[in-house]
Amino acid sequence: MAGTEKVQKKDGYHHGDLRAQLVAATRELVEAKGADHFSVSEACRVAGVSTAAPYRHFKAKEEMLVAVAVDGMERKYQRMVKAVSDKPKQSLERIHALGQVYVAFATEEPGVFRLIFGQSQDETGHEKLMEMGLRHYGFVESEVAQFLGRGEVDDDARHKAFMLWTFVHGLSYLLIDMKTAILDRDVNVNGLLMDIGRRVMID
Amino acid sequence: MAGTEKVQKKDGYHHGDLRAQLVAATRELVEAKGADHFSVSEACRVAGVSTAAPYRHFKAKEEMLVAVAVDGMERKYQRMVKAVSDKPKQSLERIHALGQVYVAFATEEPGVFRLIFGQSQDETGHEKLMEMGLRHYGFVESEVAQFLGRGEVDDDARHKAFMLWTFVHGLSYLLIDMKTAILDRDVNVNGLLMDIGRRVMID
DNA sequence: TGTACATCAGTGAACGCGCGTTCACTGATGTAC
DNA sequence: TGTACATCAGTGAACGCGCGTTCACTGATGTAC
Repeated sequence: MAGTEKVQKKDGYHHGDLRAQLVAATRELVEAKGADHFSVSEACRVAGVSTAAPYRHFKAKEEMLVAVAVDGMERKYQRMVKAVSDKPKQSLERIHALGQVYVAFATEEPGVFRLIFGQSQDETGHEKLMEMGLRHYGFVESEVAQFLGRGEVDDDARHKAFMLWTFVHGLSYLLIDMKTAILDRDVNVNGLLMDIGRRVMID
Repeated sequence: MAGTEKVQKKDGYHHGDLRAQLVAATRELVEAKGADHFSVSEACRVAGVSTAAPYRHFKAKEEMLVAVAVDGMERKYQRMVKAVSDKPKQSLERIHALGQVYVAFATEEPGVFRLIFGQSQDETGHEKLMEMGLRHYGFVESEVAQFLGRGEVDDDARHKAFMLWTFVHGLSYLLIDMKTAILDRDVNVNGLLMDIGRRVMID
């Protein structure tokens, strides 16, 4: 922190921000071949560093993946909060915007999306991930309750929030799983989100 | 086929049905650790056979997984057809039953479910899988059209079928991904299916 | 029914590979005086 | 400002492992006569 030209220095020892570079490399590889085919060695190759280097920054491989998952969730959450911020209270627009962000994130970063929601083979770092998931979901629930004009999240709000979540989750997976397959005609994502939002939110 | 006591013979050379046994072992392992952590060697251990044996029956590892996926899809399809068979025509019951089978299959065989829908890293055997997927989806579309009293599958039927598919797909993934997490209260699957069926099918 | 032989479906050893992780090390950096 | 030294963040070689696949082989089976 004493020197000034430390940023961007990446040659030789001490390139200043290897951790961030490794996380970036990990994310890149998770996108390219999926979390299950990610290898520490390859991340090192991408970052241009020896295979032992990551172990200064991460206890084990799993921790690198967790870092990418946590980072992804955080960005997703921020996008949801932001998407809603300029929409009028109690409007379907807000609900719609949340769905848009959900699906957009999945299609833009399918690897990270799958990493976040996919089967958890290890337990490490799960408290943090779960806590973030709860925050995520709680946010949607309270948005739904607000739309319904309830003071707090009641059973009906929970029910509706869960239906919405289920729908956007399914749409996300279909879009990234099927690529262009089964659906030769392409999907009108916004139209679907509008329609389902109306059907679920209005009794 | 000449001998009579050939079935169940599994010791020594020629145990008669190694292919089926290997497929069973593959399915078992796919359930236990996920398709991405499946290994030929382990399947051989499970089947009690040398690691070279599978190559009499499958060209490569990928083919073993494809066999399990194809078999899974076939069973799923048969279950859907059967579930609908004794329900009155043009009833929501039929739609409901389809959703039930979809979700039940996912929760009973999450490994195979993920294998079927998950990212396709190889192309081999994809024609068959895709053809089966289309048959699957076409069946749902025609059920929806029938419910709506249409002679053939029109745009509205397609739209509604896709919403239903999306919903059950999302519900399936949520149930198998979250295990018990995020949702401490447990999910009333049937209630959800009924509710969403009504909301989607009735304008 | 008995024998000779082709074919089939396994064996087990070996291969080369990439992996996750550890180790003793070393060069660069920051700090105390 | 200069020097001695502790600490930090890398290196590169090595480890043991399990993997997918191939190979020459061999024992069991089915068939022709």
